[in-house]
Amino acid sequence: MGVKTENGFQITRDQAIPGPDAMLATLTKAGYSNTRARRSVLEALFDANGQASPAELLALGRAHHPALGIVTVYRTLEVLSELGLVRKLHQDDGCHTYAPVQHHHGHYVICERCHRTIEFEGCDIAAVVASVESQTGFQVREHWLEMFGLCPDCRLEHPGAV
Amino acid sequence: MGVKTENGFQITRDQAIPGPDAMLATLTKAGYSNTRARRSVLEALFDANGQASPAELLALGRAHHPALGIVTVYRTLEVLSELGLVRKLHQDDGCHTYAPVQHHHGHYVICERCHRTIEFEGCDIAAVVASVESQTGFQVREHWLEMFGLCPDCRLEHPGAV
DNA sequence: TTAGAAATTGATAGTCATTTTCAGTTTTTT
DNA sequence: AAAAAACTGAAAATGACTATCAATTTCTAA
Repeated sequence: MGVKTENGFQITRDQAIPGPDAMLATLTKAGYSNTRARRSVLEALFDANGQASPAELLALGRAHHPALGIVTVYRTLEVLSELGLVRKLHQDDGCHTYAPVQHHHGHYVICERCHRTIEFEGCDIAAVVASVESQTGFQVREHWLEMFGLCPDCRLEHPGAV
Repeated sequence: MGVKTENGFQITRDQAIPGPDAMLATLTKAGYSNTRARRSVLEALFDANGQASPAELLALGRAHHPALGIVTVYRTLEVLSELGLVRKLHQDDGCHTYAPVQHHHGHYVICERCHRTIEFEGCDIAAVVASVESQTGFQVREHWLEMFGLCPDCRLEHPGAV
């Protein structure tokens, strides 16, 4: 299980980070068939750099199942999204990328250089939400947060960049 | 530029909240031509409900300049974005909407029912950023935050909804 | 294990937001 | 007012994503 650190966040390295098998189990438990195509998409998802576009997942998935088609990639991602196993990330150009879900209330940091993506938890913006509600009169139901910057590797390779 | 009142004073609100005229001034100061097409897009932007899609801006803009074309809407929005006069909002389906910028570090709340959009400021997530940096090792450079909920009017019309 | 039913698949052909191209027009400069 | 520069919009192209449908795979039940 995760270790509580001083700032209260869990370090999850040794925790059960669900892999393709765990996701497949969830999938079949929900009544979906265990198919070669779906398995290849799941594996592709974990072969990727924390997140990948449908086209990238197609390429990665074909290493496991050459007949895989793009339509099935989209359909599998839709099912995984419904089951909360995957989250859709938005890119500036409006295209999407998909990342495996590890934390229920996770958000993502994306490296602007190599696109490595890591989920983080502990997004506490309750105070911000409260001030927005009083500022605007809106009743806020959900929020969308993505962060961009440099991952540790890219910071080393390009010190002072960005 | 600004609304002249009967006694000749400017309404101070016009200074705080830039309208089409102020944006046009910025545009020409930056070296862009003052064209009928651009003026119609600027007016459309303020005729809208806080935010609008390119197609909606085309329709609104044609009220001021019937020959306006969609390509010019896109191009004008691109220029306005570069100048920081407009911000691109992302929708779940990957399409975009544009909102006039009022606050330099503003973010937006969007009504899920009527799509009214209001900018808010005072997003203080420095603490969240700091914890993300220590959790992930990333160096965060920017973030994206959008909130969704019900605007005051829709709360009244549909109490208890959503 | 097997046959039939049910679910899934992928090729093909859309759809739709956004971009590119280009010749003609408007705006700016002189 | 004329020439140069900037801008415009129609039409065509691009590319992500979705709908269709006949063929295949997986599941279920005996």
